[in-house]
Amino acid sequence: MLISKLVCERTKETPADITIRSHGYLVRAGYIKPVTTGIYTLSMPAKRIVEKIQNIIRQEMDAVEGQEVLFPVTMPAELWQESGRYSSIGEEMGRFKDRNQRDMVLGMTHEEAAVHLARNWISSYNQLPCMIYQMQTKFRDEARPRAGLIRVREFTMKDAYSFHETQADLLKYYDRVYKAYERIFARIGMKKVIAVKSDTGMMGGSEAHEFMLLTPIGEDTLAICPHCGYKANMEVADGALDKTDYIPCGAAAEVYTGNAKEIAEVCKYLDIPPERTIKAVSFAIKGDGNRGVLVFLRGDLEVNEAKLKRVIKANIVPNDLKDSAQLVAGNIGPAGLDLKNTVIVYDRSIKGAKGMVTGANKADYHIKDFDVARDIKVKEFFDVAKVKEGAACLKCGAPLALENGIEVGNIFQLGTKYTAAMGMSVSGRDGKAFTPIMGCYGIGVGRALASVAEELSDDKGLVFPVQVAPWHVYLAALRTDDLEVKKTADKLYKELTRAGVETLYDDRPVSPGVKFADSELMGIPYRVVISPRGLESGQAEVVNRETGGKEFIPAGEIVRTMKKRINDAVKASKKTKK
RNA sequence: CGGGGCGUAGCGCAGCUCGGUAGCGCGCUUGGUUCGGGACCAAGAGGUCGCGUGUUCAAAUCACGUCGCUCCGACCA
Repeated sequence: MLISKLVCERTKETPADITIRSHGYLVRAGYIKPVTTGIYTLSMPAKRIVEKIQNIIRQEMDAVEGQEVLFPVTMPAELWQESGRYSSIGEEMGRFKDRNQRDMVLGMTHEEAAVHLARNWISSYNQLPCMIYQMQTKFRDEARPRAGLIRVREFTMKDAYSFHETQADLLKYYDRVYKAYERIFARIGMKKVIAVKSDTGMMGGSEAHEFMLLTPIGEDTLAICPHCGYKANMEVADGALDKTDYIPCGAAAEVYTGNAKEIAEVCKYLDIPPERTIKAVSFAIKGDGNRGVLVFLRGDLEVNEAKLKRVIKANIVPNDLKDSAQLVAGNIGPAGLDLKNTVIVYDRSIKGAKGMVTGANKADYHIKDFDVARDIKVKEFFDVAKVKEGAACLKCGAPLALENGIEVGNIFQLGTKYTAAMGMSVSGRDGKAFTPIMGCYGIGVGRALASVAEELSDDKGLVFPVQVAPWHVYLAALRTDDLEVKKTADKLYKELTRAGVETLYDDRPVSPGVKFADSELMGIPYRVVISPRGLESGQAEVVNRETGGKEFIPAGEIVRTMKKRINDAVKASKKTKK
């Protein structure tokens, strides 16, 4: 490719609204161009990277007997009504009517389409297990897209669906995909990807893992045990509560606290640590403004909303408490409550607590010397609190670390949620019909691009490993007005291309600094420089983008040398240890 | 959905408080001199100041509305 013809403008200045480095580089290098909120055009270089990532994914999916298919982007509402998700998913799903006023949806995931395909064509256990996958554009009308390609509304995704006779068979296959995923991310060039246990969210199902690239800019928080290897998304992470020695206390008594409402204020007013308080956090059931949820937990802890949703089996939204006469914001306590429209959830952190301070359910007062076991009746305690950094690992007792990560892939054990709802049944060994068990497996391709860019870029720009780089070589001809240089570089460009070394040829009559800066910004693995100075000794300079290492190679050896380098690098990337 | 910020040339921005000829840098075009780390000189092209309504002799500037973008939060298979 000639850079002079490439539709891809590079800029010196970073757009004002960039928050992460790699996003700035992708924009500055002209790889991506925003069209509207959360929707981007990928220019040729980015498209080439995406294709290479897709090919790596394709090879690994094929290696676990995946069959590549192509589901439609648009589907009739009826298909989604079968699974129940037409109504359970909200505004995130794109919907429209066709010319006959029929309700249609834009696919944001394809469990329904997968079952639609499989339920007619899989009729015997002999055909199981099997997996179908596709790579396709998804549209999800995210409430708040951000960080360039990290969270977008339209994106390319590899999604895969497997069907099994038994749970044991699913587990076996799930483990194979788990390992395939490890190979995929390693082959793409991401080093710090780990798998963590995750929430099953709207997908339903039993167990799930997310593959996370560890980076401070990650949107997810992960609890990681450095000792035994326990790794979980904050949404599901468990940890031991730090031990608290409760001192026997006298009868509960009201205490004046005035304007102190938040835990920090109450603690300051009474001069006690937050561990000695019980706080209330309120929510409303989503879609039902009249029903509330009230959580009581120890004052130093935060509510983990994902855990809470699982306990109450409903979606929640923050609530401003207006409706209830009994509840005084800032002074809510568990004693003496008789709430008709509110579910009360007691966190395990207050089980057995005594000598606590909590709200008195009247303005300006709290209660001290509160004893949970003595003063209220609690049927059951639940774990709905976020794990704190340093909490003891449940498996080994070592302190848990918290880290951030970008979710680059996920795998779910779906069970029969979709196959049952959509009436898929298959003849079993005993001649009786059964409902197959599903697994599903996703990778966001654009997000993978952004992630590898984020992990590997440096202060000069992007750095792409050979196996995913848009081109292998950036051929920079310095002094294109020098006939010898022009002739040599033109010839070299043709030869490199013919030899299968993907070359971006900078044929522009611009100064060397511009070419060097562009080659670095674009992250091309090797820069080959042809210049009058080099040609005096018949040599070309080769610069490694990642290491910055320079070497001089005879012009006649360039094609052979580069071809070997590229082949070796690609070969090495396929050998992934893990 | 709640809270903040911003819409002026392809990109980055100034101008708005206090209404009166629309500017700067980068990029682009032409010519010349340079040229191994984002060169210089000269001459150019390029803008419905997001959109609408209002106030006014006069609106990029003031008022109201609206659309869009963005950040924080909510949400997020």
